[in-house]
Amino acid sequence: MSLQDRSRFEPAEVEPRITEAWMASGLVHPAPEGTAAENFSIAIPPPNVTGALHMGHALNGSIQDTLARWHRMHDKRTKWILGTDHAGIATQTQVEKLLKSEGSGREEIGRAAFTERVWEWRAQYGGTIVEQFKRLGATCDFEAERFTLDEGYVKAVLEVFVRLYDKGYIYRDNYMVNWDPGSGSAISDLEVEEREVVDALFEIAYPLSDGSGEVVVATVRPETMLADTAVAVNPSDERYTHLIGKTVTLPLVGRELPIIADDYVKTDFGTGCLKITPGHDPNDFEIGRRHGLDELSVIGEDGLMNAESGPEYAGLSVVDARAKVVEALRGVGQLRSEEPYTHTVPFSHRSGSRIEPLISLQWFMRMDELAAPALQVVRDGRVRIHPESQRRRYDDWLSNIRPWCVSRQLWWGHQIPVWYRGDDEVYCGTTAPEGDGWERDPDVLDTWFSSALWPFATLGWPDSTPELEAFYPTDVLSTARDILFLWVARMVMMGLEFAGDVPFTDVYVHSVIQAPDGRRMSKSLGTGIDPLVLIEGGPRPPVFKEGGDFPAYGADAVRFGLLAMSSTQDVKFNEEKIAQGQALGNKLFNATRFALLKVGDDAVAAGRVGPTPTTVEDRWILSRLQAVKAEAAQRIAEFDFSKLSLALYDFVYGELCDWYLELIKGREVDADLASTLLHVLRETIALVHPVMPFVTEDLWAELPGHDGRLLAQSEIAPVDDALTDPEAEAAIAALIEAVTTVRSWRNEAGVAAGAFLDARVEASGYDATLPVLARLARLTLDGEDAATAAQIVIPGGTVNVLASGAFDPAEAARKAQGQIEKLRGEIKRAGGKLGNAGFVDKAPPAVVQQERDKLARLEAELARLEGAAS
RNA sequence: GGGCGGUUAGCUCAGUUGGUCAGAGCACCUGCCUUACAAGCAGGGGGUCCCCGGUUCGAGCCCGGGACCGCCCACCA
Repeated sequence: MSLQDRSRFEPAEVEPRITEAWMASGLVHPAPEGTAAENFSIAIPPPNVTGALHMGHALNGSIQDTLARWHRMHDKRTKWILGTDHAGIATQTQVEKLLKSEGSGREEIGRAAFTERVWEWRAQYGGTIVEQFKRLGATCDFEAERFTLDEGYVKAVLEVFVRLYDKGYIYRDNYMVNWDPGSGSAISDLEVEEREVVDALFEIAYPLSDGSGEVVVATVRPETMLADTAVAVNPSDERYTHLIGKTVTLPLVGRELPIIADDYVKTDFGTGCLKITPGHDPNDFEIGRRHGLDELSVIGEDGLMNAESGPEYAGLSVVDARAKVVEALRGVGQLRSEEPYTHTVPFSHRSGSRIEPLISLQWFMRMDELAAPALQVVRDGRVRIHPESQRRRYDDWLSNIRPWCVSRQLWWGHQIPVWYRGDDEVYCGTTAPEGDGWERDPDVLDTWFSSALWPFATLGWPDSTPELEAFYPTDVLSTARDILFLWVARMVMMGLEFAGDVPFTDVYVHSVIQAPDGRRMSKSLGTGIDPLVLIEGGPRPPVFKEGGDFPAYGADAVRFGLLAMSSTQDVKFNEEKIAQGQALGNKLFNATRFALLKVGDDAVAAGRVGPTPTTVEDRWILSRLQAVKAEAAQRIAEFDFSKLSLALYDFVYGELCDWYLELIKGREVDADLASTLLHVLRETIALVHPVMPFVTEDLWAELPGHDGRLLAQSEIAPVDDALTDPEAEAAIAALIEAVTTVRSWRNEAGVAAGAFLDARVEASGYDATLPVLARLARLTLDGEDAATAAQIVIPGGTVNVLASGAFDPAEAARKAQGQIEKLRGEIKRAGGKLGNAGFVDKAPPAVVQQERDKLARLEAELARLEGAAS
C-alpha cells in the first residue's frame, strides 16, 4: 500500500517484511576482514538455551542493536556475535522434568541417553529465544550462531582446562563446598544467595570431661553437633583461658572434644564458646584446618543424615534429625535454652534449596594469579566500566577473590577432561589417554567456566582464525549488573590469559527494569512483562492497576521506550515511554507523508536531495540537524541511551515537525526547498534508525535519492560544521518565542482560535520571518493607521494589536496587568540582587553583567507594557 | 557489619563545573477535525526540590547530621 493511503504506521504489517529484507541482505554477517581496531564487534551475553525473551533481554538487545547499527552506519564492519548458553543446571532440570512427565528419569535411562535427549530437546526448543531477538529487530550475526557446547566450543574449553591444569591453577581437593541438595551438585560462592529466615537458636551445655563444670555453646543447627570435633574460645577471653587444653564430653555421643583457642571466636557474642563442626560449617572448616581437627561428616550429599551420625539418626532428614537431637538433649538435661532467631542463611540461586555446607572432593581453580592482570587492565583504563560506580564493585571482588569450585555433579555440560586409572594414576588432556582401564571424571564444568571464554571461543580460538583477527578484542560488552563477577570479570581474566588481550574495551552495565510497582520482575511473582506482548499487543499482566490489553506497540516503540527508561540505576517499568516511542514512529511516518505530498512526484522523481537553504528557516533546521547529530554521537559515546532517544524525540517533535514543517507550509515548493526538505528528512530518518529501525527502514524506501541499499546498510553522514548557523538559530528562536507569546495572549484574551487579528509588529529581528510570524500567530498586518488597542511584548519589541471585535479588551487588559505585576516582581528581584554589594563584588563579572542585561530587558518590557496600558 | 545509590509536579523521571534550574513525558483543564498525523494541534494550571543545620553574595546542586526507600558485598555461632 502506498504511503499516502495510510495515515499511521502499522508495525505488524511492516516488521516481518523489513526483517526479511535485512536477513536477505547479508548485513548481519560481515566478512572477517580488517582488524579489530578498524571493525566494531559486540558479543551478546548468550541467553540460556532454555530461555524466553524477557525484559532484560529486550533492553539489552535494544542497547546492543542500537550500538551495532550506529557503528555499522558509521562505516564500520560490524559483527554482533550471537549464540546461546547450554546452561547446565537449567537445561538439565528442564529435560529431567520432561522425562518425569514420561514416567522416566535420568538415572533410569543413563548418561548417554540422557545427554542425547538434551540435544534433541535443544534442537526442538533451543531456537526460540534467537527468533525472539529477531522480532526485536536485532542485527546479530544469525548466520554464525554459536552454542557453548558446540564442537568448536568444546575444543576451546578443553584446551583452557588442560592449560590451567598444567599450570597448576586447577586442582582437585577435599574442601568445604556449597552443596545444593536441589540440583545434587556443588555450586560456586557466586551462585549462593543469602536470605533472611527465622530459626531457633539453641544453647547446649557440654560438660567438662574432668567433671569440673561445663561450657555452653549456641547453635541453630544442633544436629551438626554429632560431627563436632572441638569447642573453641577466644584466647584472650579470661572467662575461659583456664579451660584451654581441657576437653569436654560431647553429649549424646560421648566423644571427647578439645577446647581450643582461636581468634575467630567473638568474646562479646553469645556465650563466647563456639562448637566446632569442620564438616558442616565453612568457618569451622577453616578453624579445623588451622588446628588440625578431624573433619567428620554426618550429612550426606543426598541431604540426609548418613551412617556416621549413628543408627538413631541415619537416614533422617536434617530437619527431623534436628528435632530428634533437641529432644534427646532435653532428655539428658543438656538443653539450656531455645529461642527464635532471625539470621541470614545461604540458598541456591538455581534450585532455591537451602545450601548444605559439606566437605566434598571437587575441582577448584585458583584465581589470584589471573585476577591481578584483570584488575590492572581496569585500573589502567584498557577496560572501561560504565557507569563508573560499577568499577568499585569489580575492583573489590577481584581484590578479595577466592578459589572457584568449577566441578558440577551434572550430566549436561563440558565433562572434565581428566581420567583416572586405579588409585593414583591421573591424566589430564584434551583427548582420552592411551591404554586400558582409564575412567573419565564424571563431573562437568560450571557453566560459567565455558561462558568465560565467550568472546574468543566464538571466534574460533584456539585456532588462529580470520574472525579472531577481525573481531577480537570486541568493543563493547553490555550486560546486567548481576553477572559482573559471575561472567564479566572471568571473561577479562580468561581473555588476558588465553586470547592475549582484553576481551572488550568497554563494559556497559545497564539498569534493571523493575515491575511498575517497584518489585523485581519475575515470572513466579507474576510481575513479569513479556516484551513480545508489548510488541504484538495482548493482555496486561496483573501488576498493572489498569487492566485491558496492551496495544500492539511494535518493536520500534518497545526499543525506544526501554532505552528511554534506562538509566544508571534501576528503574520502574514505564509504559508511557513505550507509548512515546510509538508516537515518535507515527510522527516520522506522517512527516514523511507530508514531505512527499508537499514536494510532489516531480521532485521525488528528480531525486535531488541535499542542503540548499534559501530561507532562514532552512538554515535553521539544517543547523539544528547538525546539533542533534552531534548530541546523538555524544550520547552513544557515553552510553546514555535515555538521553539519546529523548534527544531524537525532541528534535523530531520540537523542531522538525512543530516548527520547520509548519514554517514551510506557507511556501511555494521550488527545487531548492524540495531538496532541502528531503535532505533533512532523510538525515533525520537515518539518525533515528539505530533506535527505531523498522519505521525508518520503511520510510527510507519511500524517499528519493538512495542508492538501492537498505537504510541499515547506509551511512549516517558526519556533522557538517559549515551548516551550523548561529544567526539563523537566533532568528528562529525569537520567532518561536514571539509566536508562542502571541498565541498565549490570544488564548487568554478570548480570541477565537481561527480568527485573524489586526496587528502591527514593532520589533527588530523579524525582517526575514515577519510573514511566518503573521501566519503562525494569525495576524493580519495591513492596518497601518489604526490605533493600538493592546501590546504584546515579544523579543526585540512588541506586537501592537489593533482595535477590533476579535478580542476582549478587558481580558487583554487583565492579561497585561498580570504581566506587569510579574515583571515588577522580577525587576525587584534583579534590582535587589544588583543592589547587594556582596553579589556585585564577589560574583564573576559575567554573571553580574548578565543580571544587569536582564534587568535592562525587563525594564524595557515593562515600559512598553505600561505605555500601552496607560 | 561494610559499601553504593535514591528521595524534584498527581505518576515515571531529567536537572553538567553552585548564578534563566524549577524542567520533560504522561495525566489534568481550556480551545481547535488549522487537509501530514485526533495515536494530532495550540494554550494553561500544578512543585516547602525528604527534614535540620552549615558554607557562600547566591544552594535542587557543596559540607555535616537525621529520616525513609532500594541494591551489592560479608564466615558472628
